[in-house]
Amino acid sequence: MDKIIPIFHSLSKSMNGIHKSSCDVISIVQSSILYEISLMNKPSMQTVAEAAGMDITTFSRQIGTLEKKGLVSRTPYEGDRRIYLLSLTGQGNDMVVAINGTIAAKMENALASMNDFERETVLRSMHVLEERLRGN
Amino acid sequence: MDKIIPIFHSLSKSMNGIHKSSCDVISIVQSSILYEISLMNKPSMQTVAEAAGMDITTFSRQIGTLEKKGLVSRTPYEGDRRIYLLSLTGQGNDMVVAINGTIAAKMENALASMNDFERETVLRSMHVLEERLRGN
DNA sequence: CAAATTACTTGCAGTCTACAAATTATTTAC
DNA sequence: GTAAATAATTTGTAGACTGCAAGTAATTTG
Repeated sequence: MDKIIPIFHSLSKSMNGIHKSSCDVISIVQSSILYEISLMNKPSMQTVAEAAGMDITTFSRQIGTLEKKGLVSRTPYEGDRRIYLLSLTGQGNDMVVAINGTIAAKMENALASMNDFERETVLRSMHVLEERLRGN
Repeated sequence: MDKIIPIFHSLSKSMNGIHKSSCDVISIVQSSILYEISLMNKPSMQTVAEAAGMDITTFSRQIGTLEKKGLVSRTPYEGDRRIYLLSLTGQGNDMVVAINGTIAAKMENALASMNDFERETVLRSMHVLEERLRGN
């Protein structure tokens, strides 16, 4: 299938657009960081930086910004004082919930014009594809 | 379905990663600009900027950079001298072909472990979804 | 033909990025 | 047990990306 390229570019652009337009006050990158933290239990900086596919030095500054905005908190890890554990503040969690809600609404809106079978097929396909692509 | 959020974030991240790792010497943004130009016939700056979802001022500078790299050329439009028509140079076209080839290979690699039916289903689903999402 | 509009560029200022080097804490080796 | 190596994070620096406001030049409108 040669049509994969237009589909790839268009889908990628649309999803990026949805993500961006679902973020009011923070950037897509910051939203991704908050989301990754929300998936984990008190992760270290390194862990999240790697999950977010971001250089640790860039990540360190982003966490500084997010901390200043009151969305993330850094706690020294007692077992090893080089390490900081990250968690979302209440406000940070609210933001993740809000952004995800907006994204979900937009996706559901796009799926709304499909019949049940088609919608299930598309969702299952996205899931299968996502699994195959995860980790490049 | 509540699982749409993890699928959305993971898929979005994977596709971005594939795009980025398929670009050696230019950025994702520049690759997207080249790709949009490749779809069109001598488009104006405005046209491509809008297609790429990018502010015209940022776009103007990116075109300057791409022109310096010898990937894009700007031709004054005779019918209206405010307008510049954009086109890919041979080198620019080669770059689009190379990037798209790498992306396609990575996608095909991910689809390779599926049977024919599943692969067709996934491709058709991506296409359907892309259509529904296009234009937000 | 003067005023408004359009297509594009430039000034500026803020954000994002990553490499190199620094800092602080921990582990390893003798 | 301490000096050297390693690890987690931060800071210096410098370049790329972004968009608003203001500028320039060409065209359209009244």
